[in-house]
Amino acid sequence: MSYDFKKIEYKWQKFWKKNQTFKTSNHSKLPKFYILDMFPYPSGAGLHVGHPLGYIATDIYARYKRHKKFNVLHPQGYDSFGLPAEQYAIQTGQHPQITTETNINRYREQLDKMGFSFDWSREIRTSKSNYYKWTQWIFLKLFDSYYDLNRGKACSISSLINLFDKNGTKTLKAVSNPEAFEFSALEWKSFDSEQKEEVLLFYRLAYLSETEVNWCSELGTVLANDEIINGVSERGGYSVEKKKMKQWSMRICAYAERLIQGLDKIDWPDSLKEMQRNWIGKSKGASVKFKLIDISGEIEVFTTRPDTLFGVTFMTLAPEHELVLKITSKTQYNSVEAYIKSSSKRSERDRMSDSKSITGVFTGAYAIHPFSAEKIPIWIGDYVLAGYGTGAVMAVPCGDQRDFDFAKHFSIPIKNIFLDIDISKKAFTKKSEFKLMNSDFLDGLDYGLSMKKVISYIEKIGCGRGTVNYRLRDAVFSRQRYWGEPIPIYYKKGIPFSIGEDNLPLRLPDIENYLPTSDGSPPLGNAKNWAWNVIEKKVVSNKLIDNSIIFPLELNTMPGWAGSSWYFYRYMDPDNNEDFVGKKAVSYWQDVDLYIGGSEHATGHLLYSRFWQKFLFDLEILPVDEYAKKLINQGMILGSSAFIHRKSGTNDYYSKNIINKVKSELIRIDISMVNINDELDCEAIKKWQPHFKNANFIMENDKFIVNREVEKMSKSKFNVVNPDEICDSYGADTLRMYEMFLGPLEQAKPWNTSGISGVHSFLKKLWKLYHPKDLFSVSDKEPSKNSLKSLHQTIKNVTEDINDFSFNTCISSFMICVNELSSQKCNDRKILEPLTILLSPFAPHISEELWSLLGNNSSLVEEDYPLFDKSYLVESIKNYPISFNGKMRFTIELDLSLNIKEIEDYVLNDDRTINQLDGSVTKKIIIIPGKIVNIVY
RNA sequence: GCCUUGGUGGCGGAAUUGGUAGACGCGCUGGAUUCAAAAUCCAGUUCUUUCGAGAGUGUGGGUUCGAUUCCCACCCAAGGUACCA
Repeated sequence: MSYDFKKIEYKWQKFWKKNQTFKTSNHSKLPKFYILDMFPYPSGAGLHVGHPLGYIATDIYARYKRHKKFNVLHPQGYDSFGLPAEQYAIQTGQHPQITTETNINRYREQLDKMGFSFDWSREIRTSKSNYYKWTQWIFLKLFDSYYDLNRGKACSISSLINLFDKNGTKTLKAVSNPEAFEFSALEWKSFDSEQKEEVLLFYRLAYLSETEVNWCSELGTVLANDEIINGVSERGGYSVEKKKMKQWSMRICAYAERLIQGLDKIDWPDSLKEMQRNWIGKSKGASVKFKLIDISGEIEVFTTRPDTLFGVTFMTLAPEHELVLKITSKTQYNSVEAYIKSSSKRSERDRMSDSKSITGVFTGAYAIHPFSAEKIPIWIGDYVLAGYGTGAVMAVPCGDQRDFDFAKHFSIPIKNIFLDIDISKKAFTKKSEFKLMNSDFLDGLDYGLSMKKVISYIEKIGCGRGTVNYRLRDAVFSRQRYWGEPIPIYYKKGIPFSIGEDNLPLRLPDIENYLPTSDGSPPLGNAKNWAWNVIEKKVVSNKLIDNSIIFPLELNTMPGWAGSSWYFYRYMDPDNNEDFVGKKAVSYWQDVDLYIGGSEHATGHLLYSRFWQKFLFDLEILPVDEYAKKLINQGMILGSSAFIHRKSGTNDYYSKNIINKVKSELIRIDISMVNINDELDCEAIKKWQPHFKNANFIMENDKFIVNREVEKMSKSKFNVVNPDEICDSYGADTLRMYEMFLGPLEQAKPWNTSGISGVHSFLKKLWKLYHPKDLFSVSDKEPSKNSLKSLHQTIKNVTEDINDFSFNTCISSFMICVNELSSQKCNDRKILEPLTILLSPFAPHISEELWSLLGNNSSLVEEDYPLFDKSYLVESIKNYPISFNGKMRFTIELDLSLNIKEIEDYVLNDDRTINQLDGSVTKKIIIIPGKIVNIVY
């Protein structure tokens, strides 16, 4: 009998399905353990080899935890709203619903082949109305809430209205838009209902406001920075401009401080926490107002270095700053206008990454220094970003490198305020090791003292105050797309109103054209039935709008991150139609114990979901304010993309090594047309895309060699590798073990299959242990000491490594163990039984098969996990062969019964290091010739 | 540019967290088996070498009896950079 993985895997997958082995109950005497994967977006390219990496890791851990007697929740679903399905629909007319469903079926087929222990009865899809009903419900909760700073949490809008009725804004401390103004209770009552709604919109956690977007008029749509390449749209190459649009936003900034604080109580990777902290970007400083000369008004700046205020020699505004055109002098008007136009064409990312070219224009206007009353010229420059702080900076060239470079470039004076520090070559940017000079009342002070003194002075003369600023911006929530959750809002006289929680879900209407409408409205503008009848509380035809009972509905949809910000709670109770998650279910499962997913979500999904969690916690809908106790970032499996050189302006393509002097650009091509030696199949590519049909390929040595680049695996990069082939030719167990063997879970690694045969032959060797002479046969004799040592060493290593998620080293341990047992010709039941259990989380199919061959009727899944016995591992110092190799030191294992004195006595005459092994604590004595240097416990 | 991570043989990676660098696997070389091949098994495999030894963990410094590990500077690659998911 040889190892027939196809038969075995089919058999056990069927068995698990039939017996619903992995169906999880919401009631159990066992302790709960919730293991979550980041659910996939079902792309048309199918599941690629990167997806299973995380799923295999969670599956190993889930199976391990079941052996350890936990009630394990291990669900899976699909993040099924998104842009690619919509773009496919635009190209082909195919409804995204259909392509999404096809893709999901394909994903499911691929996932099923790998033997995952998911509880599929809990599957969710974000694009199903019984799911997005609750996404919309959360949106309405956000719409109906504001952030009360007195209470430090979100509260309902009705309590805000009560407050306004009683006191106006007098006692109110709440997070609001900058336009919010103060009023008394009397004034509030005098407002008409529209004015009241406008005021409330300044406070709602989901609110409408003017936001700057990348607008492409040819495509009639807003583009992500990602979709803009060299200032033009990726699709079509049309020009893109910045434009202000009314958009929904989420007031995530209200939670900035709590999002930072919350990081301290969760076990997430430090690097990821650091990324989130930096993204939120808390900085303490002061906001300072500079009055303008000759014009009424003032410019407010935020600075982290108010101590350097006396070093200000100019100010710089972002080109988008609202005051720019108002303050610009006549003589400068044309050049300022031209500068604004040119910078509106540069993407924000361009502007940030380009620190070398210094550009800017003088506005002709001046401000007054609030302390010295000096005349401060006002410039604009695109190194200042409109979205950060106030969009204006006070420039201190002696203390900030970018200000310094700007001043040098435009010959603006630089004033030194640092005593005995040379600033002729570069700015002095440290916050220590200096004393101030030329700074009036701050002269002679250091950073700490001057900061305190200057902030209290600023507040005393009323030109500003000490503030905390966050880099985090409120999250724009509107998308001009079709394939997303409709926003459950209708408009009466331009004011947004909730359609009411009871009327959810607001179903996505069918449309025929997925492009924006001819007048530039989002695709939902194409829907014939898309208006709201407030009496009947239902969607009706938008032809009927009569402004008394029938009103237009919101045309924007929600972004991709909406549905993924709360999905982990839905798994607890997926079919509940009364509640987003039932009280009983949530009080049993509470939160996620282990969450595995990529770090590319660090400042997206993983931040937004924490924000929603805290909001739902504030409303007492959820019991905890952090949803995942532990998170591991699985490293991405990178793809190896292929590129070919095209001679500029022609349809001629050159092989990699003969391009050198020709001006060319690199064109991305599909890796399926390239073989393992980087040779291109020129016939295949001619059929691949129409513009290659008449292409000329200039070869080298009769071959066409492509360029390779390692990058993220993605359909749009044509570098996706599917796991199917490997499953077919080696089996799921081999694939599972190979993906784990590839390297540490957390590390990014390029995909290659060269090592897979080693893992496969490990499984064959394992099979052979149970099948000496090709027939199943195990011995019931007492195992040898050596076999026991191999087994217990393996139990120890594997258990420790599973708990550290070092699955790659687990597999090395298995390989060593099986090699040792084979060479000892060991097939003792007492060795093989525990080994089978040990291996089962990694290679579940073969383990189940061997388990049943060993004569067990019950499924292996429930079996107790073996414990190791250290008495098989530890050897007495007396028996240990001492072979001093002439070098400085070596290691020996010690019997626990020896005390430190005995060890010292024993080793004092030798040069060596001693490890004392007692299972968990290592005592180490480090010795150099003749004396003990260090004893570590 | 900024934030985060990583860089060890021909390749993927290991190193008990400061103590014999290269575990384990791939590849390669030689051998056994075979008419032959596949499969399997055994041995070898960091580089240089005048066979004594010497060099060696991206580069250059530093701390230490001792550095892949800690510190400083730099180079390279990947992820993110706010509308891809």
